[in-house]
Amino acid sequence: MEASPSDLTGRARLRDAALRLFAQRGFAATSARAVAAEAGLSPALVMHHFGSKEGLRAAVDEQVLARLGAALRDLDPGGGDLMGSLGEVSARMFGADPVLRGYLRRVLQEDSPASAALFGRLLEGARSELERLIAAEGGRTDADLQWAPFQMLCLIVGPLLLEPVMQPNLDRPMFEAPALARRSAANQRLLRLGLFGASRSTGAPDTAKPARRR
Amino acid sequence: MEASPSDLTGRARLRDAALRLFAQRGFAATSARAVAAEAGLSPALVMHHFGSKEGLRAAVDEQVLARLGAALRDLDPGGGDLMGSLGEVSARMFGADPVLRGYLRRVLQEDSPASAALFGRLLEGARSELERLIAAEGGRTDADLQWAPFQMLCLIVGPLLLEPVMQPNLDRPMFEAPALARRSAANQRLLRLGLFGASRSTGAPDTAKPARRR
DNA sequence: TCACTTGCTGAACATGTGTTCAGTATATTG
DNA sequence: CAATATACTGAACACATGTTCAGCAAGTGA
Repeated sequence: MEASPSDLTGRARLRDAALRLFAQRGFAATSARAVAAEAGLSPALVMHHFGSKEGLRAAVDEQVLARLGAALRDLDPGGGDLMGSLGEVSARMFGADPVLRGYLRRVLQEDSPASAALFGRLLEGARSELERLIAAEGGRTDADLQWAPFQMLCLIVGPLLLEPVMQPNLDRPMFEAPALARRSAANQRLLRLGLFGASRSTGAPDTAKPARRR
Repeated sequence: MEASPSDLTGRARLRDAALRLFAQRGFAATSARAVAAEAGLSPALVMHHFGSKEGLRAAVDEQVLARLGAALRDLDPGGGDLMGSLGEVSARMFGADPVLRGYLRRVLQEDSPASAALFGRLLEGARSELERLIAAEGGRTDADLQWAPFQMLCLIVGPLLLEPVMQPNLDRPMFEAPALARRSAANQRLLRLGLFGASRSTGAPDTAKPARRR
C-alpha cells in the first residue's frame, strides 16, 4: 500500500517533489519555489529542512542512490542467469519508474565526482558480469577486454540516456516490459554472437519473444 | 589560418561564446550576461542581434547542426569501409572539438522535436550502414533487426554521452585518436563476431592497433 | 554637408531567484 | 500548568536574470 502524498512528512514531500521536478526539468531550471509549490508547502520550508537548494539536491541524490544501490545489491545472489540479470534490474528499476529514469539520466550527464563514482560502480558490476560471461563461454575470446565492459554499459544505459530522442522514433513505449525483455535478449545475443552468429543453443536459454506488432 | 576572436564580428563572437558556455554549463545555467562577458561585449548586444536568449540558442543550434550535417554528408561516398566510416566521422567531429562534443551531448539530452529529428537522421544512417554490413556478411543473421540500429548507435554515441562520468574511470583521454581507433575496432568486432567469435579474416580488414599502454 | 543605417553601449526596469527572519501554531516534555 | 522543541508560514531582503531603451560612434549614400 502506497502512502498518499498528504500522509508524508513535509520533508519527504519536498524531497519527492524535487525528485519529480529535477528529473523533468533539471536542477538548474527548477526553482525552490516550484518545488515547494509542487509539494503544496512554503518555500521557506526547503531552507528549514535542507539548509539550501543544494542541500535539497543532496538529499534527493542520497535517496535515489540508496534505492539504486539496494536494487544493484540483490542482483548478485542468483548468479545463474549471467548478464540477463542486468536486464532484470534495469527492468525493475527503470521500467517501473519514469521519474527515476529521468533523474538518473540527469545524474549520468553531470560531471560531478558523485556521478563518476556511481558510474564506476556500474562499471565494476559490468566487469564482474563480463568475467562470468567469459568463463561460461569457455574463457576463449579475442575481444578488447578493457573496452568490453564499457560496451556492455553503453548497450544498457544508452536507451536510458537516449530515451527522449529515441522514443519519438518508435511506435511503442521503450520501457514497457516486452520492449525491455526484447532489448535484453538482443543485447545478450549481440554480446555472445555478434549480429551474425547462428544462435546455437548452448548457455542461457532464449527467453525473449519479439512481442512487438507492426 | 584561424581568425582570431577579435577579428570576428560581434554576432559571431557572441554565438561562439554561447556555444562554448552552453556546452560547458548547459543552456539554463548560462546567463546572457555570461555569454556577453565571455565574448567581451555588452549583454544588450545579445538582444540586438538575436532578439532574445532563445534566439541566441537557435542561432547556435543552427550553426552546430549545419557543421554536423556537412560532416555526415561527406560520409557516404567511399562506401567501402562499412561501419568503420562512422568511427571515421566520429573521430573527425567529436575527437577534434571537445566543445562540439559537449554541445551535442546537451542536445541529445533534450526532448525537443529538433533533437529527435537529429537522432532520426543518425538512426537512418545506422540503418543503411547496417544493411550494407549484413549484405557484406552474406545476408544471413538471426539478430533483432529492429533493434540492431539502436544498438549500433548506443555503441557509437554512448561514449559521447557518458564522457563526463566515463573519463574519470580511465587513465587516458577518451577522445584522442588512438582511443577512438581502438573503440571503433572493438565496435566492429563486437557487431560482427560478438565477444567470443574468433576473428576469421573475412570481410573488412582489421585496421586497429591496440595502441594503449598499461 | 545631411540624413540614414549599423554595431554597439550604459543604465535602468520588472521579475524571479536563493535565502533570512520574526512569528505562529502544534506537539512534547518537565 | 509552563517550558521547550518542532513544523511551518508570510513577508521581506539582496541579488541575478532577461529584456528595454535612449543614445553614441562610425560608416554609407545622396
